[in-house]
Amino acid sequence: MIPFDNHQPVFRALADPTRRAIIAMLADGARPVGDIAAEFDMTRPAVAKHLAILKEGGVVTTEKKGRERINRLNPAALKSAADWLRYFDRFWDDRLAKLKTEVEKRK
Amino acid sequence: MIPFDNHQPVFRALADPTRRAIIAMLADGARPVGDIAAEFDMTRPAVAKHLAILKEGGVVTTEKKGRERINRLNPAALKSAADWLRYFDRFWDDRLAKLKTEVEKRK
DNA sequence: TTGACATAATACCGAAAGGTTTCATATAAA
DNA sequence: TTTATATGAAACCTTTCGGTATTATGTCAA
Repeated sequence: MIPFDNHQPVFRALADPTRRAIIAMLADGARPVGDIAAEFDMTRPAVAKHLAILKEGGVVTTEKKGRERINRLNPAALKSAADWLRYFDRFWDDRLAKLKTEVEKRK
Repeated sequence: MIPFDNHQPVFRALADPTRRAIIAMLADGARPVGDIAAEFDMTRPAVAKHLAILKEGGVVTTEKKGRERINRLNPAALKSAADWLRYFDRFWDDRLAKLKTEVEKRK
């Protein structure tokens, strides 16, 4: 079974190092945009754009709270990408198993 | 522990749907460039470029065989990306566990 | 109500991505 | 040796990406 690819938004979200850093950052707790931007050598609008892409991938959700927007990590979205990858890990394991069998046969 | 990001080449390789399709294709067996290109609505040089990016990420290796170049999947490279993602799956599980605890306390 | 603050929205820019066409090179086969 | 095949490599084009600066909007606080 070839895994069907509806993962573009997630993998796109993961493709940039700044976005992966934001993901790691939000794992420690939800934060507003300005707060996140303060940790990067980059303007706030730039970070806001990255957050928009993360939202498109479902990796981050935003909750309006007063005049702030709290950005929260949604690890379930990452899980779907991890599942896609795990499929090939299995292949790797299969090959390993085959190799072991080969090696044992030759003994 | 925040996972250190040396994964750019792998995640870049995964960022394009054509490249993910190539990965899935090579899971069924190693193939030369022209053979792969025949399956896509795209010229061979375009596919060759994708393969180059996959090679940069260590996801594909090439073996010269006569006038052909056999492209082979290296699932170990995918494993490193999967590991990065798995870190956040754990977070997800942790949150779930906490939620369960909360819910149980309220009973 | 007025002023400060947190953010959104828009316009713009250079660089990289993804594709094409064309040409060059190496190996196999006649 | 000549010809066909498999690929690599370079030049070029258009769109997207990642960033900036600037302006507009909504909300809290004095």
